[in-house]
Amino acid sequence: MTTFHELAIVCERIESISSSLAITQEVATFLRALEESELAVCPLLLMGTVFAEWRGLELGVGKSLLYAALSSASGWSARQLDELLREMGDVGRMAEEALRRRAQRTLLSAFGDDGGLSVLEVYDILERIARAEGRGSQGQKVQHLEYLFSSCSPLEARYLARLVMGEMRIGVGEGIVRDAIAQAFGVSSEEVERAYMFTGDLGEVAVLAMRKGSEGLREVRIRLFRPIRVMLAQIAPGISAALEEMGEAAVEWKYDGARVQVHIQGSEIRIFSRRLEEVTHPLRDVAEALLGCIDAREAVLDGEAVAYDPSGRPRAFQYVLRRFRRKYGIEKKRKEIPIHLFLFDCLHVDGKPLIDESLRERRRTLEQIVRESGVVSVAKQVITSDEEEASAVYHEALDAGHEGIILKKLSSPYIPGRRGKHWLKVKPLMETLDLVVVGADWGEGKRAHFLSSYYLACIEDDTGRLLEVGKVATGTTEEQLAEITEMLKPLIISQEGTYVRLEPVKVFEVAYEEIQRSPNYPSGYALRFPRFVRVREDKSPAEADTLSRIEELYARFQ
DNA sequence: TCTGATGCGTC
DNA sequence: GTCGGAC
DNA sequence: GTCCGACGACGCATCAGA
Repeated sequence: MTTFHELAIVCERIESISSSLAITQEVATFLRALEESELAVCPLLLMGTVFAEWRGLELGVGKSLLYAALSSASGWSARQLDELLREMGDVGRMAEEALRRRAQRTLLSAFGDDGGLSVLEVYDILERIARAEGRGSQGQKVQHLEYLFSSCSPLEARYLARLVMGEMRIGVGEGIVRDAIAQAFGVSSEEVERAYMFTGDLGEVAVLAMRKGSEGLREVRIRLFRPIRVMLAQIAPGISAALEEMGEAAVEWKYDGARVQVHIQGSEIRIFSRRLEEVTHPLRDVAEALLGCIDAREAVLDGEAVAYDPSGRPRAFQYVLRRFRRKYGIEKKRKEIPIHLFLFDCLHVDGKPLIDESLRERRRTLEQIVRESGVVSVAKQVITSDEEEASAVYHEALDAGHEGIILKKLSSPYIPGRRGKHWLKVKPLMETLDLVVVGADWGEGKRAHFLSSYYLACIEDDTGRLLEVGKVATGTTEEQLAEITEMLKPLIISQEGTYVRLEPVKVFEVAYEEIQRSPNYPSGYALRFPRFVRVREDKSPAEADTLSRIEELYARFQ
């Protein structure tokens, strides 16, 4: 039996190592020593995930329930915990410190291993937390958590807190675990990876590797109604660079919607999202349409679901979200916001796996089995090596209201879960905005003790008032992060938990992908994918961009 | 019965 | 989704 | 090239508490 304490010890050791090879080695050694039932869950725990995606279980615990549980277990108030979080810069360290400083009370785990939690007990209780629902469920979740924290040593609490928040921060992700499983059980990383594509569960793969080795891993096949991880695209600096990379390419429109994977067998159909959640019911109109237009007994298809207005113009991404995870009012919304499905790949048809076939071959099959309808079509594609021609497709896509293009290598197989150079996306660069910094958040983890997230405002034309348009937190180097923190510190007006209000004197140049309507920000607009470009030392707040400029930019791309 | 906060998925 | 940093 | 972690906005479901 493995105790949670042992897991915590390993995590602490790993956290102190920077070499990924050495980390892999540690993980492999740990995995090898586990019993089978533990092996099914520990690979995920090390990554800070509790449940495999396909299980569809969620903890439903975030910072606020964590505070509630820690309050009971440690005697600290939620407010004190928030201050402690800022001080420690990490939820794990916060929990650890809160327990360390708690009023003395019974602490079983301090007196030997007999009272300590086992890994499986912790997992079991986390599952109960996930399954709690209905009236009083938050109270139950908190009670379970409180029990765990009360039975924990401070070190265990560090990793327990991070685990429930879904962030272990020890440098172990899918890649490391994949290699560690390979190393632990004498199989190749490629074999582990392949089995992982089809099962979506590294715990299951680890058990399989232990019991049956390479042979077992190679037997894993794509299964109908068990979604597989989707292939992703990499950003290319431009069309010419992308074409240079691949020569002749399949150039496809990049639709701004949500990724879906369709599994059909006879009259049965299921639609899955990118994270392998089932979304058949909210998209039942799409499902019905698909049942009528696929000429195959069984098929697994890949595509993008896009929102349209009734006149046939694609709508902003926000509208897809209104359909996507909906449980109520589906009928009403399907009329308001029709969804169109563009299929661009096919991974399995009539018992035949296709992922190892070339894109050219898969596309041919796709075109054969799809009869286009008002709801379903095959994604637009032009095969070319000519920059002008590709550029024409690009502008066509943008004019039609889409995101850009994807260039795909015709000879490439479908590689689930990978973001490789076989698929390259090209999107336009937007003009930047100069915005006033009016607040900031203290960071966590490697950003602890830095002001790392900045609240931005534009200027209301008539009044000169500052109106928030969102936050930016990426695009800075570590060096800039330190400089900016020093620059902003003297401007702090007030502080509450990790939030800091600032005198509005600094201006940041910010890049973004798109301007959205926002129901949340006072300006009525927000930036999609904002990133920091530079500090505008040369600009005073009065010279920052105005609301009317933002309105113009928004209107230009509608 | 309604509203606001929270959690979690999409990008 | 974006980005920077480590390897 | 690949992996990892630290972060962005939005919309829906859920639950607690008024």
